[in-house]
Amino acid sequence: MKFLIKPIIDKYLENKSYEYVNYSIDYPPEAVFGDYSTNLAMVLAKKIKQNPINIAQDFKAFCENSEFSNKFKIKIEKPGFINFFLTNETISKEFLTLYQKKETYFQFENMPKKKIQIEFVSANPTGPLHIGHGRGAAIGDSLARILNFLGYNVVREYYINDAGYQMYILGLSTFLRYKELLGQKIEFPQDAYQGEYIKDIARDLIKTYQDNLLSMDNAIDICLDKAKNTIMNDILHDMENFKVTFDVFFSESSLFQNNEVEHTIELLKSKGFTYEKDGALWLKTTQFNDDKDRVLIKQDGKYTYLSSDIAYHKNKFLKRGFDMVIDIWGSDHHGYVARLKAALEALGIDSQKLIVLLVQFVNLIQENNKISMSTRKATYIELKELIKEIGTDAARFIFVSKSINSHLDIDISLLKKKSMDNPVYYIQYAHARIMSILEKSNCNNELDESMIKLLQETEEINLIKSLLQFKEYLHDSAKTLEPYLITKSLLMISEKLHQFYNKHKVIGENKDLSCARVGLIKTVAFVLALGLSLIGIQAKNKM
RNA sequence: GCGCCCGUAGCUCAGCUGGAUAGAGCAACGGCCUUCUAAGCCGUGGGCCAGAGGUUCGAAUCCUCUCGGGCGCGCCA
Repeated sequence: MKFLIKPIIDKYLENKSYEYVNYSIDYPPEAVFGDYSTNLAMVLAKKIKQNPINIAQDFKAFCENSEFSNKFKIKIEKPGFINFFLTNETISKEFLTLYQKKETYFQFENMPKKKIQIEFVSANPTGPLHIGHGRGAAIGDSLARILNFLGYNVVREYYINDAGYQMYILGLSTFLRYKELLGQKIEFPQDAYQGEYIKDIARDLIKTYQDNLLSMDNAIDICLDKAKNTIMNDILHDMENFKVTFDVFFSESSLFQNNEVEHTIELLKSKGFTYEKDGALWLKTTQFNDDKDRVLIKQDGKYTYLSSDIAYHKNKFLKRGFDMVIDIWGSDHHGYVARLKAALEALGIDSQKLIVLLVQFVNLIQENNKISMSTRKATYIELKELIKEIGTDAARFIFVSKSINSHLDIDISLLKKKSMDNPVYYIQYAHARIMSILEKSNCNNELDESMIKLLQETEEINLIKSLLQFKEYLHDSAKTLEPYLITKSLLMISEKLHQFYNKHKVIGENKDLSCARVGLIKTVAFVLALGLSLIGIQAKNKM
């Protein structure tokens, strides 16, 4: 309920006609310091060269003479912290609002109309998804759910890199395995796809075509199509099991078919941002903050990957009119951000509308050694396997509960052994506990102000506070694009619920109190289910 | 060599627009089920916040350097 605190501080600053002051409102480290605290006095002290304690006292007096005086109490601490203690009345009132408004309590008052695209996973259809992709998938999907809930118009997109050399290699790899299985001698190149799944696809091809492909001119194309479709289906199947969906699958090759790549390059040319050198066409990205200029058309006349990517992002912004585009990439692509943004600027598109989230790699721990995931070195674990071992909920929770900047280490053998220790069960258990109590209770009265006033125990107040804080975490999560804040809040709510449960009975002799408590835990269950749904995890009724 | 991310408890991670004795989960140890789910609750131990300087009333947080790890630095995608 920071929004209860902020107005009074701003009013104070306005009253004193101080210019912009960069103060913060935080949760104090311990409950004895109150519900909220601000460093206002200490920040001001520097600015106006006064003792922070004096400023704090002045602020306190100002509050006590304002219409806010009954909402919270203020205490001043050592260096100059101003601590706010919400009164139980304030908390009850706020809780009643939450109870009545349900999800709209957590949404913005003015629903944003912004059109946001989130592009994520976008793994090349050249092999199965591994747990690195799983991290990007869980984060992208959760962000989409969160922003969608807050009222943004969100489109989830998967970009299929189905053009270019990699695809040719995929087709070739498949064709070679096909020949091999038919008893021919082949040389399998090192940069071909080594995985067993290629052989499976080749086997399917033999079922369909017998040995007829050997004499066909377009054999590699047929192999490529088959491989691409098979792998894409496998990826989709994994995503479905991981509860990740997409609205749009955008094909890179369609950009070539529609001449969008060509037109984009022409546009850049006409704007004068290109030049020819060494038989190639270059884009002057250095004019827009890049280290060096980049090639658009190679000596051999083919477009670079950057060219189609510029066309793709031009399509996002100019053709489809997204107000904001969030690309979720692996951190290995970070060097690519500057050139793409530069290209957008060259096209006259505000590059700030493009937000690239770089998700750090997932490292595997095997026998106490870190191994980075690589498809080539075959040091990866398929997402399928992780889901099979610990389930979608536990797997998603691991990915979503960490900041995207953290270098995540996963020891799969440890995970298997201790999968029941996953904190997701702590939350789901809290929900299941509530549902079990609700089955036994027969109170269906709606909460009103007088009933809420019965909830005065420390554990009840703490539980209510944690529910109200969910709003802050949710909004911070959307603002910072960090879904882990949701998990953090849900864990706190669950903790408060378990503490309450262990100390107090919901169903008891006092009918009114029982009903009030039923209303309370119903609301807890509602918020837990809402929060879990925002990270794509099931709320369980029984465990 | 240059750039990005990171180094916090035995393990996995929060805290990093500078603030109050550095947090959580797991692991370890000790308690709590004749009463709504013990996948829970209560308690204990555990840290030169990689290291060294600096700025500041105040640094895990900001600056510089060093060490260690991951990833980039293609007319690959």
